[in-house]
Amino acid sequence: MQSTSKSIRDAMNPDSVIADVLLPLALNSTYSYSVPLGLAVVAGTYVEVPLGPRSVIGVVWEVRPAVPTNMKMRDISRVFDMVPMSETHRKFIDWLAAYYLEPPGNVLRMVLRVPAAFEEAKQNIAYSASATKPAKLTAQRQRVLEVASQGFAMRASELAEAAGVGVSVVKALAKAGGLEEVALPLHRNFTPPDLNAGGHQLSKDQSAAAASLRQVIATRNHKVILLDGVTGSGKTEVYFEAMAAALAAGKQVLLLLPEIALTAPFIARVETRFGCEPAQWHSELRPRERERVWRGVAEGKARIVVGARSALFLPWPKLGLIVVDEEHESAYKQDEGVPYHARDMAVLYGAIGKFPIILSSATPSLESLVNVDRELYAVVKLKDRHGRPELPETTRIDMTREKLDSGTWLSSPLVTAVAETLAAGDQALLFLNRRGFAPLTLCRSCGHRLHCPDCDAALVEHRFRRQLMCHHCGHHEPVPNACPECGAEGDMVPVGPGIERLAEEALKLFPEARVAILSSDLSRGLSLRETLRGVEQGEFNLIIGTQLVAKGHHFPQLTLVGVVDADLALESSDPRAGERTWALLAQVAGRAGRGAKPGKALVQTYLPEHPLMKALLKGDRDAYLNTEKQIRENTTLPPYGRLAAIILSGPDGALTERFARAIANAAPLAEGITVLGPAPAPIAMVRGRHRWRLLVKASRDVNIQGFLREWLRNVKPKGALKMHIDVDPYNFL
DNA sequence: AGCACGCCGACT
DNA sequence: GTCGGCGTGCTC
Repeated sequence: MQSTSKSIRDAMNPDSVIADVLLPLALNSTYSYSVPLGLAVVAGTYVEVPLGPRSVIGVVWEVRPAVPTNMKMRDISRVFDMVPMSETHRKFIDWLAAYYLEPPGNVLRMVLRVPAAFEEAKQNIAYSASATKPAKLTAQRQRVLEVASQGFAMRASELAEAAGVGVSVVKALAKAGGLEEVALPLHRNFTPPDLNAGGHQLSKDQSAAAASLRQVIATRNHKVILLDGVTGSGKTEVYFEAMAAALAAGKQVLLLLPEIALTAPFIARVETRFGCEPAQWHSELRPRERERVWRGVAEGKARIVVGARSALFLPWPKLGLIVVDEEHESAYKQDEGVPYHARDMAVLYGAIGKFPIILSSATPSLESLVNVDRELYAVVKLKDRHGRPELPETTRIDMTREKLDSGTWLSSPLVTAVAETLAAGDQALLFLNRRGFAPLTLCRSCGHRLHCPDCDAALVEHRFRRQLMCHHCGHHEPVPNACPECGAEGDMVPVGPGIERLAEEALKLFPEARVAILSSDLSRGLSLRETLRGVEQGEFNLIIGTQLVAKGHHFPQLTLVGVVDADLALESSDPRAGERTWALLAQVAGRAGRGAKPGKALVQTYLPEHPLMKALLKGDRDAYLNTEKQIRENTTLPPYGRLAAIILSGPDGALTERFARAIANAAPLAEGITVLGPAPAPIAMVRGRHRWRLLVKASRDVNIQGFLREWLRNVKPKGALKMHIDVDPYNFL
């Protein structure tokens, strides 16, 4: 037993230490390694360690003196020359893991997902002319030297192209001594921000808001501030001032955005304000750029990062402020892998790192508003800079009284309003939050509905693509001519409208209109970006869009918004449906009249008496949200209670159900906790896996994680069965 | 997450 | 007779 004798020997050495290393694997505890003499290791050091037959990169979680033990222990094999991970960041990982009942190693994996940062830096070699003349000077070599002596060092390939020769000529010339190797910097540098670069003239309102944010930054304490103001109130300029204050204090700042809002125009605003290009972090970055930003953050050189939710996991050494823009956005909730909510985790990070968090939104989440009620969060309100009301003039169209031809969805008041708007030379927007041509296709002969073979969902016809698509998995198939059930030919009919079908109707009604279709999956040949630019510049005057149009884009010439089906999101049984519908409708309606002319919104609804519709007409957000709060409070749903979902899935439905029931039966009794279900999950089958769900409902003062840990400690899904725990699930019914 | 070990079907 | 399928379990 070589290892045993080695540990005893280590233990007898008064200087020998053990490092407990967290590895980026689904492990619940650290692994212990001995630290060879001569290696400097502290908590936070990035190390490479042997693990079975391979070698992995991990982070030292703790360093302790060696004690005699029988435990197998191997040596740390390598120490990376990097800034060690801060204690705050390590605590953040531990707390997040504990909160979501996830192995800490899985959380660490999200930090270490930058392989290039740990590889030998590849030299970036360029060539310039040297003083020495090579022995042989061919015509080709002469041309290379002419180009090279023009000044700039160039890469071999660039040099070869400029001289019109092959790369081999350049390489050979360099070898012969005619060219000098120059090491180019591996990465572009991060320009430090200039805090006075582009300060806007703030309104009186904005100045007051900025001042109160600055005051909070100055305390260097944890505090959450909700920045609550309509589109057009200038929230961005206000939180820029808070960022400037944190930067002035020598800190790094993180500006979180929903992935879709990370657009070039937004980055340009940050650049203008701070006189430097901010580091960007999102899922589409090239590996080189990922490495540059990761290292830049670790070294404290990247001072401003604008990023999507995963930017939270960058190895911050001195983070001093996180701004969460559009804090109500459901895109902050990650559902794959470790299911976390970036807004909530930003707040947690601030609590651990003792720095402030700013949550910004025109339609704050109920959670945040209730935390303001509870005086856990401070609130700073901003009014429209030009004194406009929160929402444009909004009219409801009672669809129960409108007579529509079958296969049409636009009521006559809406058609008239669009026609008037177009005639006046303005832009109109028709909003329908449904992709594709028709959400359902059925057979007129036998009533058969086309559905996905792998999911519990109807297939959506996409006419531009000539495909039926499942919106839950990648499945798609051609539109059949005959019913797959009864074989009747030519009897398949589309039911209900999607955005493509709406466009068809609009083109018939307004043949002269210049129509732009804005949906995440199509924009008729043009790229989405081009279409958006076209809309902004007025090339189009009738815009037909899904919820894409509600997010952040500024359409200055838009004066009319028509919501084709306001009830769509309300029909869901999810208690959050109301809150989400409000945010969506308020944002869409708010697109109208942001330019010089006032705007108006027309809302088609079959539920004209619904409190949401009534509140929308009055533009009275608080009235509506108060009724929502009341409902949540009465049912002890979040934010007045706590929820966790346990999803059991497997290819065999009956087996999965039995497994779910067995787990439910094993639930311990606990005060203040109710276990509901199992019931089929909201989408009962996805990608061929049946899904059953248990819901755990707890009162706010209950440690729901402790309960789950105790209950599920010994549950081990066998075979193809899988268990997922979702603390604070976003869709809760 | 890898990677090895382990026990049942179609092939040089 | 073997090659190889991926289920199960371990890695300091």
